[in-house]
Amino acid sequence: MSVTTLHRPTHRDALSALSAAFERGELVTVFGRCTVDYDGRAASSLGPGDRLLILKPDGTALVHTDEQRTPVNWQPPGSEHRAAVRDGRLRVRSVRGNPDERLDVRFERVDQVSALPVTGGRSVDVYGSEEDLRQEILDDPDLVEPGFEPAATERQTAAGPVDLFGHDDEGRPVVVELKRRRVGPDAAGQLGRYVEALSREVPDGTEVRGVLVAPSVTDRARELLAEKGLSHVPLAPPAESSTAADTAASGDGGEPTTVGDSSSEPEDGAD
Amino acid sequence: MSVTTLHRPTHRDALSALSAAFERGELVTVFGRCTVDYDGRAASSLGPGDRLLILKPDGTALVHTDEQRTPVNWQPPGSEHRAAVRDGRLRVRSVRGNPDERLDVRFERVDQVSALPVTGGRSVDVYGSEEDLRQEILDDPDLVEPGFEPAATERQTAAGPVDLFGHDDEGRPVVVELKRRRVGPDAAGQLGRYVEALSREVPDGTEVRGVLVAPSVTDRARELLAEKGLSHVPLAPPAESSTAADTAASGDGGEPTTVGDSSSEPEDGAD
DNA sequence: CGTGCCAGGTGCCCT
DNA sequence: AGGGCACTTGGCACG
Repeated sequence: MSVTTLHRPTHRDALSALSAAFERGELVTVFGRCTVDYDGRAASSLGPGDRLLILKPDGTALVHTDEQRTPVNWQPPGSEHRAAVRDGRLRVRSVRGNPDERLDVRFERVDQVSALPVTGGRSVDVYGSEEDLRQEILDDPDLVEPGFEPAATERQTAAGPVDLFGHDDEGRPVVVELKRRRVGPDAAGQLGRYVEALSREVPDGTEVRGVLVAPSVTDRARELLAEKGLSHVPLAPPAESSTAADTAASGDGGEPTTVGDSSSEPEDGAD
Repeated sequence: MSVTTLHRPTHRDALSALSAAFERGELVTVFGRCTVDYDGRAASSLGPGDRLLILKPDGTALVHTDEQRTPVNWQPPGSEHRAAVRDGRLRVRSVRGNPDERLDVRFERVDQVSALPVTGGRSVDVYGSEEDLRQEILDDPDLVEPGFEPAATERQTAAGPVDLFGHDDEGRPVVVELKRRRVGPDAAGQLGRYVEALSREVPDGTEVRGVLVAPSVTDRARELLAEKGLSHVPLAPPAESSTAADTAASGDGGEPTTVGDSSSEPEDGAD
């Protein structure tokens, strides 16, 4: 139950390793010279090169080059991986339906095949989300404005669910749209749609106010807000979630060995 | 100039391998039992588990589990990777500025370290993009409507650049917004902003029309369009780019060995 | 650099 | 399954 690695395997041996690894529900990495062809929502093809193919037991396929966070080609979870030897090449084909999409990776040379038994947690609690921002406001509604009283979250309207709905100190309905980071015109439009939708649900003549809560706003967004009579309250998500345990890591300093960048000063022998 | 792999290395040996690999500008994979902590735009922590860490020479860091296309944690390109041995663990730290973000992966056990010399093309031409849709229309403007005459692409307005601008058969200005796939309310809002912005640049009384070209629209988007007096022309990007070479792969059939899914019928020994 | 916007966006939750 | 939306969105092109 450990890592299995083949060096410069024959295509046939690589194929066997792939099959065995998937039977065991392991993640597989393949490195070698390959071409990549994709056809589905769009289409693309990629000429020969040495790249890293990752095949996950959930059906995900990733082709990574030496750059970028985004894989150069991929297949989403739920796809079906198949492998075969064709025309002297190891062909790994990943297919899914709805929409129909196909990814073909053809190796003319396989340098390494590894089967990795992945375990442990796969989800993380992320702090600083829009949800944290909402909680922050529910804990202290005055952050929106003095006298603001929250009435409902995710309140349904004809234009969709409103992040936070309530009333101001004079009883006027207030639509609050929450954004965890600086926003552009799209957010202003979104808030505007909610306000307009709610205006129609409310007795004629009742003014519905709209408040965009976000750390900051671009100029264009500000203009749009002004145009629509909406306002902006500068407020960012809390640095730490109120519900999260204090996980501040301390005593982890030191001068580690630099391995990825030669631009900095020479390290003075610390490791 | 080939793959370098260490099995169950000591932390110290793993560290050496990392340093050497980065000197050579290679991509590094590390598999082993680790914890992951991230702090930056948001924050997260992940308990012990066996996961795959990918370090790219461009500063990208990816932590992958056995599920999902999206890494469970990551650091974007431009980050600086550092490694050190601390408290009996191999710590890989990836840091960037603007915004300040830090990713720590701490291995209590390293099962495998590989240095992979990645080469070859890293970009693909994707067909079926919005650009292809625009070209399709420029080749045959009647696809928008009979008599439509394109005047400019990316025409600037106070609300941003308009995908395609032109005039209808009666000389009225027309704003065309292109979307490569089915769209929701956001696209309708976007088009509405452009039409409104252009209406102000044009002599009083001149009607500016807005056309959303997309394969289809959601109900909510349709309502919004009707509300704003905008129209929808159902049109999808061409299946193949007109400029792209015909790369249809043929003669690649056969009955490959299934390795990723046990739900299908038993394969009859073809390979 | 920030602003705006497309993307094979991905992923989540709701109806 | 489809719609609506958040996301450490990522990535690019333009001011």
